[in-house]
Amino acid sequence: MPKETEVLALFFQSTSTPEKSPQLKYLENLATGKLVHMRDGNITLYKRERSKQWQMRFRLYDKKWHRVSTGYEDLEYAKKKAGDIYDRARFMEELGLPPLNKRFDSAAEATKVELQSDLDNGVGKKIYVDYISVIDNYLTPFFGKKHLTNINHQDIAEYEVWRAEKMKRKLMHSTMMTHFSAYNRVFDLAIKRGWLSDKHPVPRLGTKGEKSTPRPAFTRKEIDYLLEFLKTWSQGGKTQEAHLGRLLLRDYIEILMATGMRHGTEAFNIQWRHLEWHTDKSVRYLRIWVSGKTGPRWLIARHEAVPVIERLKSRFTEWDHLTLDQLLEEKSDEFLWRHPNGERPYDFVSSFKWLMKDSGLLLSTTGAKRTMYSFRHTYATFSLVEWGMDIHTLAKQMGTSVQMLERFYSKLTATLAAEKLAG
DNA sequence: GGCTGTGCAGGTACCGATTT
DNA sequence: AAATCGGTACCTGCACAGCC
Repeated sequence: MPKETEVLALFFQSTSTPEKSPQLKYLENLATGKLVHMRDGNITLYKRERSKQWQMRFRLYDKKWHRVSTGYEDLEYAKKKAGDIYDRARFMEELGLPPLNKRFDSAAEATKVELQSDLDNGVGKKIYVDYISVIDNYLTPFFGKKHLTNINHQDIAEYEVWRAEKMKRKLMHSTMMTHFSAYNRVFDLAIKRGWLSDKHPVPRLGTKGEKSTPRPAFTRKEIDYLLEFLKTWSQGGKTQEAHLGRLLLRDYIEILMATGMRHGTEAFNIQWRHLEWHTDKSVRYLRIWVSGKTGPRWLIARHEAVPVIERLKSRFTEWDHLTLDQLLEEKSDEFLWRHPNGERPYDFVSSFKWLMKDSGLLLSTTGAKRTMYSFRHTYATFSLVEWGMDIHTLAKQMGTSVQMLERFYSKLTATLAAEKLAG
């Protein structure tokens, strides 16, 4: 009894026409052995034009077709391999896991979806925005088409070279850490989804970048000069807006120097109700409730802060009938840093830049650029060196750890200790 | 020898800000 | 607005000491 394929071959030899319908073509392929079915039609083996190896497509219970190469040119080997792949895929399907090896871009895309949905639902972190852009700009372009299981140390090394070229400069350590985290998130998600076994070693991205340098502080001489300079500078300004900005900046800087608080969210969002008097051993101190990077805390302002807030108050004519004490009693919701017309400055950065330019204090002796953060460093330095504050009190006041202070100011404390030891 | 607590150093995740 | 950087908090692994 002749085989089915032989009969079909005979049939098509006699009836073939120049134009073949898809069905005819299919039957012809079947007849000529270019197409092979297995497992009740759930597996089809076929060849592609540009490859000698047998390819397979297979259908699972989900009715979806998946495609993969068997890797064999010999049909018998290919059939055996196809059976293995199919069985494994069925097994994975039963466990609720994806049946095939995934490429990096699948995991990257899924990671992005997860990060974005967290952001949309308000549970995401700020850094997720960075992760998404790292995935888009660096990780997917390089690793996208590679299989998750195939990425190795060699790829990592090549990636780092590629990234360095793309960025055209040396990356800072902290930037590399951001990339590192984004990369790990992609692999973590792949493991979580079962696209990669948790036994599979994931090659890690390097993080040995440039060390960050602390912002420069001001010397005592420089700060004295600056505060003096501000008196006249704050009277100027080409436009009314610029003038108001200068007035406010002067107050702002003096408060930063009197408290050591962080420039930015911490200082910027202070309201009048956050100021109050605090009496200790019959001395009255101004204390301020701030909330920022390291959570909320009380800090004590140096006495120099009091005339500053007096001056600030005096610019608001609606408060003329109140004394400072009465104003503080009122617990006003108004922001401290605002103009008499009620508007808040966008930030102090641009007026600060002008101040540095005009005063000539932009660069430190080492050539580093001053920023608003320089006042915080200056405060820390003065506290330790001039004002004899102990490092624990300072840490509490500044909302940082003793460890961190020691890291930056250990030279100062060493000098101090020497002075004390020498009597 | 193995277990457990402690302290330290370095690694990792993230936040807040500046720069472009 | 996007890209990047400076900085902090938390985590992890390891050395060491004291104990069973």
